[in-house]
Amino acid sequence: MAADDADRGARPGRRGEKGRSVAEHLGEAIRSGRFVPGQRLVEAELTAELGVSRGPVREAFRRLSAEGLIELVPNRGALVRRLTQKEALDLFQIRTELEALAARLAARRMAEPCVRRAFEAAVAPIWSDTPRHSTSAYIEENRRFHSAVMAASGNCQLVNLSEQKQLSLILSQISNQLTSEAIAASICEHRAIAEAILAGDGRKAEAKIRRHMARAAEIVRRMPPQVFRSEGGDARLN
Amino acid sequence: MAADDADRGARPGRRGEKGRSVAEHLGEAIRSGRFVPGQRLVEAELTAELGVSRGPVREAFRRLSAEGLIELVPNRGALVRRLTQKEALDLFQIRTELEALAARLAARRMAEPCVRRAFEAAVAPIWSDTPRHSTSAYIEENRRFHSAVMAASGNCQLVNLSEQKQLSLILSQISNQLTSEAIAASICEHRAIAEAILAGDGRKAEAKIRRHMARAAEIVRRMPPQVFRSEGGDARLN
DNA sequence: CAGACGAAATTGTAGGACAATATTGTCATT
DNA sequence: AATGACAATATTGTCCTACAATTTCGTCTG
Repeated sequence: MAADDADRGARPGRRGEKGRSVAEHLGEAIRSGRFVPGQRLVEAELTAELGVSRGPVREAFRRLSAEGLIELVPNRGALVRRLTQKEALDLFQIRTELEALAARLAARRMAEPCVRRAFEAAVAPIWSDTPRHSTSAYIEENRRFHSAVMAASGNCQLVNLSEQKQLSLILSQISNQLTSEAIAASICEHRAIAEAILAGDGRKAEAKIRRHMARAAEIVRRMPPQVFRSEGGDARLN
Repeated sequence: MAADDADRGARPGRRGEKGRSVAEHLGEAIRSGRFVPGQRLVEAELTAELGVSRGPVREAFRRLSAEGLIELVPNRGALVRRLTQKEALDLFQIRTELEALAARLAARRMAEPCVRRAFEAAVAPIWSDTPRHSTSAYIEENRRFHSAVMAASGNCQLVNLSEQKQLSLILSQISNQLTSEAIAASICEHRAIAEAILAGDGRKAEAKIRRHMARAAEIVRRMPPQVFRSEGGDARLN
């Protein structure tokens, strides 16, 4: 194969990483919206586009399926996942508990200087007063903030789990609908949560993050139904 | 290949299921202890033993890796996962929150007759007075009980998640160490939880299941260190 | 005995092949 | 014209073979 074919999608990298790199490439394509929810991912197209063979593509599918970004249907292949409203709300419910746990644990660990320093550094961007223009920048900031809380909790499994379970998917699906007021409010809440954690007040941090999540869930609940996959319908395109 | 080779491990079944069936076969082998934690799973051996080619075996590896039953190391293949004590306790912490959420939600839904009937049917075995002889029978009963609570919660994502995240692995790793008193106590707790849920008392059900999980975690904490993978060591055999 | 070297084992990937299944388009019947 | 049966096509699931990269293991030399 020609060299420029190989480099187009999957970075050459070290051997043993092609499956991962293809997965990352596709994951970003999905999150960025280049592949719309419900769209079918055809193996042959991807092998041609990325310059890899079917093996790594299928491997990437499995990875993305584990992350919840795509859905694998036997004999029909991979579809970009599209959440129903109930699925999104159910995920929020789960997420709320995990975030509450993380905030509680994180607050308890602020006594340790190195943990504290790492947390302070990770959440530094939220104090910036410059208004967030693009929603995608906010999404990234939001992701980082929640990751920082998880990391500060000291529970490594929690970090794994939250990276795996697609809050990112929810957000990218609804991001178009976010108003700038909602974003500003969310940033305020982030600050309050961070303050409570830094103060070592686990109870307050947990309460604040629960309200933060509840507010976000409320936004999801109010969204027009066409944002979501219809409830009854199966995995078919629509 | 000979026909009896093909049928030995992976059921012939319908097409498009071989990866799944291999994964199930291996998963059961791991849970049952036929493959011990830390053991290396060699593709060539499995293709010979199961009568399938490397493709489905690798697919099965991906699946099991997503479930957390095995670990994939580049260029070294698949190892049966062996948890460190911290990993096990971290998972318990997460699990506790999810179970608490499930119990709370389940209790709230006991008003609906069909949910109630399904839950009653699913947990029926816990009322049996015949003593549980084998620990594996208890493990299965335990798994079913917790699945029933999750199912009754009405949060489908919770069901997915809990089936994916390997409490089963924790248990199979520590099952040898379980005393019959611990099992008896656990069964009692299950009954109390079920009663609280059936009574619609979410708060009580949550409190009881939290204590149940805390007690289980305490057992893990007291276990001798050689049950677990050593903390500092990497993924190598020991 | 330690470290360098080479052979064997094992994995990661490619590419081709084929049957099973799903999808689509065409045609005949009502 | 709508509807159903049927054929053609597209796509996936699986297998096979092959080969390079990497690790692992044994041997050899200093």
